[in-house]
Amino acid sequence: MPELPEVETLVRSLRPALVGRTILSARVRWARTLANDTPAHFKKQIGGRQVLGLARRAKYFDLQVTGAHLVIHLRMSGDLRLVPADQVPAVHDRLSLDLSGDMKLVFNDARKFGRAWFLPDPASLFARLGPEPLGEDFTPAWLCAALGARRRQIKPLLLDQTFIAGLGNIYTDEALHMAKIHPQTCSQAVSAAQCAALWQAIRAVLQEGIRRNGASIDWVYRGGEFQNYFRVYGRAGQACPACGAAVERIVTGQRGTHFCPVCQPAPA
DNA sequence: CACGAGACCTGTTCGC
DNA sequence: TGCGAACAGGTCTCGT
Repeated sequence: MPELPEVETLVRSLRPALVGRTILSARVRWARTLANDTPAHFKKQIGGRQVLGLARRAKYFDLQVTGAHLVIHLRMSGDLRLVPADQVPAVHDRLSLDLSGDMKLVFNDARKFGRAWFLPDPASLFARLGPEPLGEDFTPAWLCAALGARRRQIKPLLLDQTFIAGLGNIYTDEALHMAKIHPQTCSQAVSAAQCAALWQAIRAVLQEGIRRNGASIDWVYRGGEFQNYFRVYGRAGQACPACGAAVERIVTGQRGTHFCPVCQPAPA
């Protein structure tokens, strides 16, 4: 469940419950979850530190502790849960932090793609990321200029985190539909009017996702309900909510891509 | 620079 | 019913 709105939703729910607690100890059940450290060294380093804050950058969680940061990326199947200290570990728990107040923060991740970095400063990890789509740096003018400077299919470009940071497969398909742009359109061929519409659409779908507490699909359910409002994502063969035509599914940049062939006509 | 293939992983769903 | 293929919210690296 990890695109910007889902991470943002989790950050908002976890932050007030985590800030102020002390990390008593850590447990590592899948060593490769630690991207830049060994379990032994990590456990030694994180113990005793206090949680000062929890923020989001793109799809990353930035847990600020005294003197360091624990940065976590959920990738495809990761989840963060705050549970009672005595709760029995779940099948796919990879990492857990015992906290003061008889709670523990658990990183659960069926596919083992998720990663955690223990760093003095996360700036280097975030250095290559593009602008936050809900931030001030992301403007219609910037988007138009940036699209014109590249010659890539628009969908893979929007998924490129060094271009814009935070969009994933769901919100990209939804935004392109809302902006009426075919996913395989060359970025340089996107008109000024389409640029403006795309900027608007990206902000709108992300804000709607956050308002609905993210999307919950497959077996990883966590309370969000944006999945009930998808216009095209995962709706191949069903009616486009705008025109009624059947939504199509193609593969672009090795990702399943959903679009309406009438609202989003293929470029000439 | 742009793009495709392959890796990394496990679980669910689809098609015969 | 069973079984293999296809597919899944992400990102990295390599070859062309």
